[in-house]
Amino acid sequence: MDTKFRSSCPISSALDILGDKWTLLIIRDIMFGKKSTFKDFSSSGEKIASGILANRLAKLETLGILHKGKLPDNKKTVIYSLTQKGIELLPIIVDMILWSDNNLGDHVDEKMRELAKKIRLDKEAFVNNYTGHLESLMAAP
Amino acid sequence: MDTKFRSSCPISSALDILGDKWTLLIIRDIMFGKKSTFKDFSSSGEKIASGILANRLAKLETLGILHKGKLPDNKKTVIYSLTQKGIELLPIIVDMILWSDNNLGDHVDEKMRELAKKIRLDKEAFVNNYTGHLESLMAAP
DNA sequence: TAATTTTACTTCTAAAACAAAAGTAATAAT
DNA sequence: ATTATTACTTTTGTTTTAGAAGTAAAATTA
Repeated sequence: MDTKFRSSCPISSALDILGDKWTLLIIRDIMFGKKSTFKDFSSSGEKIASGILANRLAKLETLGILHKGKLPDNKKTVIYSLTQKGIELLPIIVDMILWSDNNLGDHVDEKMRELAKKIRLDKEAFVNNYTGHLESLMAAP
Repeated sequence: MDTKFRSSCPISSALDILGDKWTLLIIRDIMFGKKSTFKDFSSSGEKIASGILANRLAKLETLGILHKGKLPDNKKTVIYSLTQKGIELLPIIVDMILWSDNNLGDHVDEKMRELAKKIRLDKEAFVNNYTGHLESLMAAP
């Protein structure tokens, strides 16, 4: 279950963790979709298979990108939230939104194109503000 | 061979193209490694298999991210270069470098950590300058 | 309180993707 | 003319993924 690094290149190492079709979608769902449970992630538009979802959640927790918690009054529902390490993935995701908006334009959802437009006004400010927002949602230590 | 999109989400769509362990390494090699031929990419540290390399190069060309060209005096060697669409992947790669430097620190190559430090001084300026550099290397239309 | 539903998974099997090695055809160098 | 190089393709075995079905504990409903 642990991640092996192919080299000491930071890009290669990031891809050893993030380089598949699902990992960053889970992060997206937490960041932008207000999702936090297994069921939430299962019901996303791209239809991730439950086995893959379980595998990715476990990996992300092991890596310290997600935190696995519970609510005080519920013993069943598992709440996944972003750690600082996870929140710091925001710039990568933002840049993917911008790249797709620029280069796959006509096929991208209109609401998301609006977001891209807003981000472009001041990317640094958006990332800083939204990072603050995500930090305010972090699980208490 | 053509890429199918799972949804109209820009993040999901970016991952439909970039979401594997190899695609962005080819882009990295062109951007930062002065590589341009099949042999160049084959000899990268992460040891990509030739079949996968051929598959990814074809996909990236089909998508208009890479341009496949030749040198005037050589009929054999194929030169791959970035298109504008490819150059625009730079911010994503830069953010991966920064994320890995911050979060996988001790395991990342020291030279690359120096680069990360430099980028952090002024990320926007670095991206703008380096984009200009990459554009100056583009294949003539 | 008993029955039903929900949640977070696990297991199973078939299909697809990947890795490693070997092979090929055209071109270039010797 | 021979050998080496380049850019692949092909083959075979392994790993990963997709989709469906199943399970145990907890929560809700009747």
